[in-house]
Amino acid sequence: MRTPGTIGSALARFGASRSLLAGAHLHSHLLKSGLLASYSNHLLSFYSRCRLPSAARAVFDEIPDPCHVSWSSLVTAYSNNGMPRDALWAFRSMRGRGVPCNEYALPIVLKCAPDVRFGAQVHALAVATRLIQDVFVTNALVAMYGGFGMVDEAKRMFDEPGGERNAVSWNGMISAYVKNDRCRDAVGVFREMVWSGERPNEFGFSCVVNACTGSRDWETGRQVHGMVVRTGYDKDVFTANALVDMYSKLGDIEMAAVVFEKIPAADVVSWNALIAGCVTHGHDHRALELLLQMKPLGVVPNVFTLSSVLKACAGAGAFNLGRQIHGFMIKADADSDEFVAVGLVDMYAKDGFLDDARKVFDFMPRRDLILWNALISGCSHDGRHGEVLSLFHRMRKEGLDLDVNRTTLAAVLKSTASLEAICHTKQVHALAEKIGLLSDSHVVNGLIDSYWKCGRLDYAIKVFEESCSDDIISSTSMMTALSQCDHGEDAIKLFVQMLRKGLEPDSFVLSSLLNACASLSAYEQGKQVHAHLIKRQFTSDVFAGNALVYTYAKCGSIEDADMAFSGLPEKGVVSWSAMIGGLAQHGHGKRALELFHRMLDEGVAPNNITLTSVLSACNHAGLVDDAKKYFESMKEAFGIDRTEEHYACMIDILGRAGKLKDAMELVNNMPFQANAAVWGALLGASRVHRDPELGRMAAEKLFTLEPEKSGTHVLLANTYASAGMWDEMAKVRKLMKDSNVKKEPAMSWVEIKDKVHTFIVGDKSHPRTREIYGKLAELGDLMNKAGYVPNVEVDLHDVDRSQKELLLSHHSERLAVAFALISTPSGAPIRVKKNLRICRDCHVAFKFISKIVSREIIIRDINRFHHFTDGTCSCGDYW
DNA sequence: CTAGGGTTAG
Repeated sequence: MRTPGTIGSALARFGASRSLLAGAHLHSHLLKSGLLASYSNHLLSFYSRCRLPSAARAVFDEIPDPCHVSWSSLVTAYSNNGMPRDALWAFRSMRGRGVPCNEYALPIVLKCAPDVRFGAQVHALAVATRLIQDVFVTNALVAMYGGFGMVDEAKRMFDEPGGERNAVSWNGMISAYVKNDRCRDAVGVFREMVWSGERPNEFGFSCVVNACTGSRDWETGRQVHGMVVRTGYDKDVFTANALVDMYSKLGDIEMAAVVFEKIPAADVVSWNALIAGCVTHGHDHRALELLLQMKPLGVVPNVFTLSSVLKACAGAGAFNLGRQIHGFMIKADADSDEFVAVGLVDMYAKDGFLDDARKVFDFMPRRDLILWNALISGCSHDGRHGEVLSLFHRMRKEGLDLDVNRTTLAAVLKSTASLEAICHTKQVHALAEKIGLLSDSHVVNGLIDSYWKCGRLDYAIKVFEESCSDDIISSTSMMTALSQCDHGEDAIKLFVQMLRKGLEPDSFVLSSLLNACASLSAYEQGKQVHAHLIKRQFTSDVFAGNALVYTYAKCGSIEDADMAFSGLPEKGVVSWSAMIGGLAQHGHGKRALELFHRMLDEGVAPNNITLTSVLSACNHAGLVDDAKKYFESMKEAFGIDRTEEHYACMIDILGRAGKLKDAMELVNNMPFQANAAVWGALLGASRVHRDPELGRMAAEKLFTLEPEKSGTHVLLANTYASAGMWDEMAKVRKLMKDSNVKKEPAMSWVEIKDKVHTFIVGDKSHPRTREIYGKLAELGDLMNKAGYVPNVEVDLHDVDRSQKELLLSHHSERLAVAFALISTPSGAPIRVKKNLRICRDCHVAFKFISKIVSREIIIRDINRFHHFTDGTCSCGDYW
């Protein structure tokens, strides 16, 4: 015969080990032997522990007169099994039956408190019944207040004078601080606890490790780790997991793995923490290996594991594995988890399967901010800009309780920039202001980028200035905007300001600065930036390296560009395109094409920009047949669709070569509306090949397409002049006067040392004007002796021949070259830049001058470079 | 027989 004590402890044991069969067997035995009434409370507790609240309720209902222990056990059965509303109902029933409140029921009912109002009522009850003196009750109140974000109220309970404190009180307080993002305070409480002589247990350790992680206090974290090892709590799975999490977040994956290895029974959380660490620190393959190791050890991945692993799949390009995981999740009914959905959307988007990403998104019953962001970013990245805007508007309409954040706005701004949709950019701007994101550097960058691409550099500058951003990222965006909008000088000024503020330039700033130098053709400044790159050891940076190639080419030094190109540690399609484009601009068409074939030999796939450079090389070298070959075969050979730019270039090539009929045929058959570049090319061709009919048509189109441009009138007048149609020419000139169109003043500039010297025609403002004109007169004599005859046809001024000759000889580029001659050592190359096309007469003159002074003269005009050496030009008079 | 504190993902 069993004694009552043994039956009670047997039920407790079965409950603890959740031995349902053994307990149920004992239950029927008690029923048969009529002993049930004596053990109802034991049975209640047993079923509660076996997670069978309904069975517990059935036992309870058979109790004729439940005591406070029966009631408390019932409340516990509901509360511990995820039925807080029933627990509250049971608690209220207990009170309704007049059963006195007790120190067992209060903590558990506090755990079920639906809101802080209810919690405060229980608090008042505890005060009224003096149960507040019970340490269990105060500890529960600390947890309750902490859970509702009232951590200071929790601290008041913790500090209750005369109140008892035990380990749970300390741990609860630390936890309350951690939950409320007050990790530094949590670490403080832990220190106080150690100092007071209370020995931390696994609960305290795990909490404080989390506090260290949250406050990124790795120093204390490592110290706590030491204590954990000394006290043997590194075997506790919760504490060890917190440590793995800490080292994972810190990025010390090796240490995380060391802690992980020593866990006697690593659970799925341990694995998840380590895998997450691998993923966030770029060890995608290691994360995938860990996933494969879990299965043989019998640890089943859960949604946490999968959401991390999906990110690893996307990062490692293991898209097939990712799809398998998706299939597995559908079978396991785990595909409606929001975190997993984010991983799936992100993975499909990175794989370029936006439709699959969209399906996952649409399937979700609820969508949070991060999920919206994942799809919007994916679409934006994939160039589906229209879809981005419609998603954004749908999100704002549907997700009334959703706010947006910097990620949303940055992605949307990327799309408004690509679409040049200024009104959408303004809307985002207003929204950013409303939610206080105008000082966020992501948003500021997006706005700057979007505004300048929408043609409003002024707004971009305003955003930058009002953001008061001192950070290097926003400054880089601003510099890029300035240099792209032909405000290279301001970009350089901004860089100098950054240096003054003590900001250390990174490779991005320097690359942007190089582009500014390129747009200014500032060779000397470009070399200085190169020196910065060397000094800061960014020479192996791919972006900076490509920018160097591009800049040197744009600044007129194809030799430096070639050296920078050779020095690139790895050459991507951008590097090759930059070099090919550079050679093309300098008239080295054959070398450009050779380089293109070397690129193909090395297995680098060209893109549409490469092909533009290739066509441009053919153009500058007059290689019409080669151009035709590339133009016609690019789709089949390289899978590249012909863009508007390719067509414009091809039409230019045909036009220059005098194949005006072929050019017009291409214009009529191309899948685009002819743009200004196309008509400009045709107008130029009509002048060279004396086709005034075509010239008139092209010019008329240009007058409507870009009425602000003055060059059209000039070219048309020149076309009539070249065909000897003087009356028509006079009409155009009259039209120019009447319509108040001003010719853009021709300007040339030259960089001597650190200073840029600018000249206009007949300029007399330079301090060394006398010497400059003296030099020109001296050269004039030598040129005349060598056989130079001024080509006055190019001048359209209504003056006589000798005045025209005088005007020609004082063109801005001549003044710049003369100044360079008198202020640089003999033999040094001369680099001059001009804002318009170089004039035909100056082109002839510089051939003479280069021979007379034995110097290389490099003129960059609006189209290309002209290298004059020993009486010839690199363009072969074909430009 | 009944009560309080801890871990992982986008």
